[in-house]
Amino acid sequence: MYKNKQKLLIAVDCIIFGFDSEQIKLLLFKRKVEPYSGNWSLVGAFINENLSLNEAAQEILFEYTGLKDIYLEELQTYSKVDRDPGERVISVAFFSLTRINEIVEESVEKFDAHWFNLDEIPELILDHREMVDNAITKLRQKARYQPIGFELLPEKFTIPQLQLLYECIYNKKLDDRNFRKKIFSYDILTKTDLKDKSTSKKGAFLYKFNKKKFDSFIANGYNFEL
Amino acid sequence: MYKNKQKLLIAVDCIIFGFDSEQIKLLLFKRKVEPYSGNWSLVGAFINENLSLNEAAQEILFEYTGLKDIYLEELQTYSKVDRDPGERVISVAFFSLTRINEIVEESVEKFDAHWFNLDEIPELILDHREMVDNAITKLRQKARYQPIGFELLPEKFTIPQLQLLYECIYNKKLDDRNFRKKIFSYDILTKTDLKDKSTSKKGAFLYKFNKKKFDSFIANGYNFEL
DNA sequence: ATTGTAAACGTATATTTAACACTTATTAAA
DNA sequence: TTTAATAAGTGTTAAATATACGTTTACAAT
Repeated sequence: MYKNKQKLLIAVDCIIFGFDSEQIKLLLFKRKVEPYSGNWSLVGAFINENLSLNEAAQEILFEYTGLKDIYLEELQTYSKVDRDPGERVISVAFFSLTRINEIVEESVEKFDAHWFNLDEIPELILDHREMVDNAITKLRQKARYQPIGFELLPEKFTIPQLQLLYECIYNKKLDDRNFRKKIFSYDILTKTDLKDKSTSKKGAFLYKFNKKKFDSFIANGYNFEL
Repeated sequence: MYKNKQKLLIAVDCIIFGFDSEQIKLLLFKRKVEPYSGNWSLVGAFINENLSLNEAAQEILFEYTGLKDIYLEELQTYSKVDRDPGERVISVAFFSLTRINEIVEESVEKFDAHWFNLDEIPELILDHREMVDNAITKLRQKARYQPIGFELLPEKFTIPQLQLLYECIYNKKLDDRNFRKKIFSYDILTKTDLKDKSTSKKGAFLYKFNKKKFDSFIANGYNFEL
């Protein structure tokens, strides 16, 4: 059909964020193939004829973390002509939010992966550092108007946990009284009668996030600033 | 280098917005090549080895509008396997904001182009309608926290013009007194002593947008809601 | 001089955000 | 079994911001 048109190599790279109840983390992998074998890198793969970019990204994530149906969002394309010294490759970066505790350990270990704090990211191959920086910026921006925080927390979580997560995202302390007021005003949480006593004697009630209310919240045109 | 990897066709498509002092408009082109010759479409082109996607998009825009250094932003990729019945093509959509009056008429006429109101968009080829819808959504969202409005206005503009533009973007009436208060509070406009008398006997003062103040406004972490 | 019209301006009220201090439930140690 | 320690949980007030609304002003056309 489009005969004399040039074809190019196209790849996807995945930025994988997690939250371990203390810090936001980035999952990086020690590369095992040339070029750059032994260096830290995002995970990625070339695209073939059979998959959309999204499907390809989901597949990569499954391969490396054992997780399916991960929150995944396109970040942007990276297409500088000489970004890969080997050969020209256009890469589409995706960023994903995961619950660290759900990640299948064997998958991660098999690939020599490691969770890094955002302020301790090692040197990365190619333009992967730029991708990561852009993803962090986007994560912070996005958090202001979409409640993506939930993708990073376990199914049941406490208010102090949720607050801590947002403190990590915004990188500043929040007032706990105002935080509670605000989050409850959105009316998207369901209280359980369970308590998490891992961090205090009193224990903190566990909440679940109410999918139905949440969806209508989204549908209306939310503004999630905290 | 990456020998046995498959290569694919990759294209860019451009969504071109403008504002004619009354409505936000979308520039569409009557396609002159097969497949779909004679149908309305976005402008686009296949990517070759020599240009980044951004450069390619700028080149396309120059070819079709005569404009250089247009405001241009990546929207997202479209990569469904069967999105183009001819052959598999991955397309990256960009959206651009232009000042209609600066567009070189001959360029536009040569290509059988037409500015459409957003509520009168004709049937488009492939998934171009989806691209356009996504672009409109993004435009509206973006306007809430970045003063992109300026890209759509001539260098000198009046407050009522600016207000009208935002009324078009948000698709609702704004209070003129509050609008003025808000926009002046950002302190990013410079008043000229010229008046535009095209819409009233009294005439409205023309303003320019103050690049320096604007940049620091952006740098700090603005919130441009109007 | 009068009239019509869009531009420009100000104020009062409601809502939202920001700042701040005490009480409660529980466990572990005395 | 009392006491001490600690994070969880709650309410109030002041400041800032957003909303709603009426009047005056400059100019051209009559």
